[in-house]
Amino acid sequence: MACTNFEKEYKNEMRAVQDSMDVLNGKWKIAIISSICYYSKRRFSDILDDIDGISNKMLSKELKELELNKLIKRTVLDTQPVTVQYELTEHGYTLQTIIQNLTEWGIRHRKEILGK
Amino acid sequence: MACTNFEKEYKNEMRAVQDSMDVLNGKWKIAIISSICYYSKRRFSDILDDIDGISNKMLSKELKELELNKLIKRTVLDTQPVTVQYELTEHGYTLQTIIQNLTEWGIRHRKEILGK
DNA sequence: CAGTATCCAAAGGGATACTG
DNA sequence: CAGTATCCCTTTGGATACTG
Repeated sequence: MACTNFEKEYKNEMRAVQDSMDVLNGKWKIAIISSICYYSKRRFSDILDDIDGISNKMLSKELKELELNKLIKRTVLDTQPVTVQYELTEHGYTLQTIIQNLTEWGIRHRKEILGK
Repeated sequence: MACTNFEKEYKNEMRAVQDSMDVLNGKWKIAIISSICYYSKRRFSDILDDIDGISNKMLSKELKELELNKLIKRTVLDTQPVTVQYELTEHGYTLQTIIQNLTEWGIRHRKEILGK
């Protein structure tokens, strides 16, 4: 695609790719999305346990960004103490194709690098 | 995919996605790949001009990583002074699908965020 | 031309402690 | 439980100058 386009569309496409990358960037974004996606609904401390090595500070920060990007929905449940539940939005689910592509490419890449 | 898998495959897939992201990460990787892809063959200083804001230090560093990952091929031409040409490898071209997906998702995302 | 080297400011992110 | 706040070290990356 990027190879066959005429120049005037080029910049818009580059911006679109970068937008996507920005949304997914950060060491933990995809892991968080995957965790929530896998369990459909997931609480803060559960995600913290799911992902090896993440700190509460980072999780908090990344969740906020994902929410701002409307990929996840945050729901406060009226329990004692408070419970917070995260789930993917419809828009969040549209990432599945990309994540699948990245998974497949990653596997192919590993073979390529390690010398098939 | 990540949503429907049983746990024992989960970690491998997560690793594969991260591998892909690592390869594409860095502020300039995709822009560099696109530049080379667009022109088929491209020289160092040409890429430097193509990409707005990149420094020679960064371009040098990113090109090295892309080469290590076998996405691009570096050829030194015996001219005076030296010319260096970069082109995508076959493996590099396999990124096209992903870049296209990221482009399309980025456009959809923009609409979603800006409120259609 | 195609890089390397150096300096330095800003951002990233871990560890730990604290709060409603 | 679900976060915030703080300290502080590490990494990132821009600007500039230099080299074969």
